[in-house]
Amino acid sequence: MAEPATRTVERALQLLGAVCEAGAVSLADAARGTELSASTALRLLRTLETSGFVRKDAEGDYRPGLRLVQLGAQALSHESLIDLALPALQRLVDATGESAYLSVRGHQGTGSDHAVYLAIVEGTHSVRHASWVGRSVPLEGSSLGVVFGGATPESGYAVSDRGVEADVTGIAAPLQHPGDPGNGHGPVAALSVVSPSYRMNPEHIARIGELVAAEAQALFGVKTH
Amino acid sequence: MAEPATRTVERALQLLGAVCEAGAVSLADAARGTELSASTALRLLRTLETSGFVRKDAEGDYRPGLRLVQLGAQALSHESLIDLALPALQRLVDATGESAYLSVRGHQGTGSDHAVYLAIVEGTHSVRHASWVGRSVPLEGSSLGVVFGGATPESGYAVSDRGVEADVTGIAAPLQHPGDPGNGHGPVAALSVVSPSYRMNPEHIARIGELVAAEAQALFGVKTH
DNA sequence: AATAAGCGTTTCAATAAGTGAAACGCATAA
DNA sequence: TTATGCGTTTCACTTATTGAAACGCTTATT
Repeated sequence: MAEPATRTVERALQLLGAVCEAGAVSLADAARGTELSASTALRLLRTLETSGFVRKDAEGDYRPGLRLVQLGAQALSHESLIDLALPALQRLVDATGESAYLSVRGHQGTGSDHAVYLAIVEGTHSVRHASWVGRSVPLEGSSLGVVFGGATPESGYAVSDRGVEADVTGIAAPLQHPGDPGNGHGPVAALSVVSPSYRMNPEHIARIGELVAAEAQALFGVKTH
Repeated sequence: MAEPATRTVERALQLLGAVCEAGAVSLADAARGTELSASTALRLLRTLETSGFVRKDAEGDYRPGLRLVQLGAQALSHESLIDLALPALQRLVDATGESAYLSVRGHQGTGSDHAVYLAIVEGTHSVRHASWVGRSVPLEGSSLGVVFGGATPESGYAVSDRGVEADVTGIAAPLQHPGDPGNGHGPVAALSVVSPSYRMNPEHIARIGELVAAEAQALFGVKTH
């Protein structure tokens, strides 16, 4: 299985990514960020523009286009997993007051592994972990990393106390079909609760861990699609 | 200004759109839907796949990928317009009980003009107009069509009574910077309230119209970015 | 003022890269 | 058995992409 990829398209998608990450970017910056020559970047961005995937704002900078928003929103709504998971996230928040996340393992293309938040219910404490849908977070050293690595302890949940950031505790549980686990590449999604570490202690962690694991297991008595 | 567009990329984006609209689609269907040869479609879909824009599900069908969801969500969150508009939409719903929408003029690429819903607050009546974020609606004959056409009456709002669908009334007002209007290509966004026609009468329409126009004007005392 | 730096843009020859008809194996339908 | 349709691979043809260079232009720098 070689890499049958068309360079032109890859470059265009790379540009699209660059535009989205920056929010707004000039042609020159986009070209630099993707290591393309200015003329190539211009041509590709124009193609993306005529297709509505990017647009030029008043200052001439490139921004994410409507088509992208539309397709992304469509894709999200097709993902019934989110609908299924939201009530569970809400219950976790109700029970713990901490922010709860649904994430999937993201795009193992270039670079290290990441997870993407697909759904979020924010905690009720005024000091709480906050993030956003679509955010990409590194797996390394996080509880999600353990879960997506297929190394979830028998307890059913993984904990990362101050693993990624110095003051954050994450507790995650895998979402997978009961008979499915050894399918080669770990679970496809996970639930997690993330909170400021100072508020946690072993009992709290154990309690929340069991809640997360229970919700995760309950969720996959149901079919995804 | 000719059409400086790279065919390969255009085709790939077309394919991406086809996959998203279908939700899940086989290679052959995707190829037919875009009028590409099977081999070309396969090659491009693979490129989209390695970039995470589409993925293959268990049955081998192509589905929207995580990267797309991620970028779409990012794009949405960069659009501060949405954050600004949500409170206004909520107020409209509170005052009228009908569903309220923030939309932008979409992608004037191929075909007729459309608008895309960027944000929605659903009405409180049990019989109400319902739609979804990312939905693309035709402008023709709708109140949004009037507004985006730059033909908003002096009243500040446009009404379309049973224009698009036989039982739906839409009331829309343009979002634009005060001094900006004649910029050549009409407003970029609009607020609208949409409701079942049987519940409307001239007084209702006038009252809602004034509310929508007022919210729209209030919104653009503020800068977008 | 004069100069330099950086931007978006266009042009164009070189060739790298995408193309699609055809053929294959494998399913499932007739 | 035969036929249809799928996903896939191969390959010769050449089309379509590429990037250096050059151009106006605006904005810093001297």
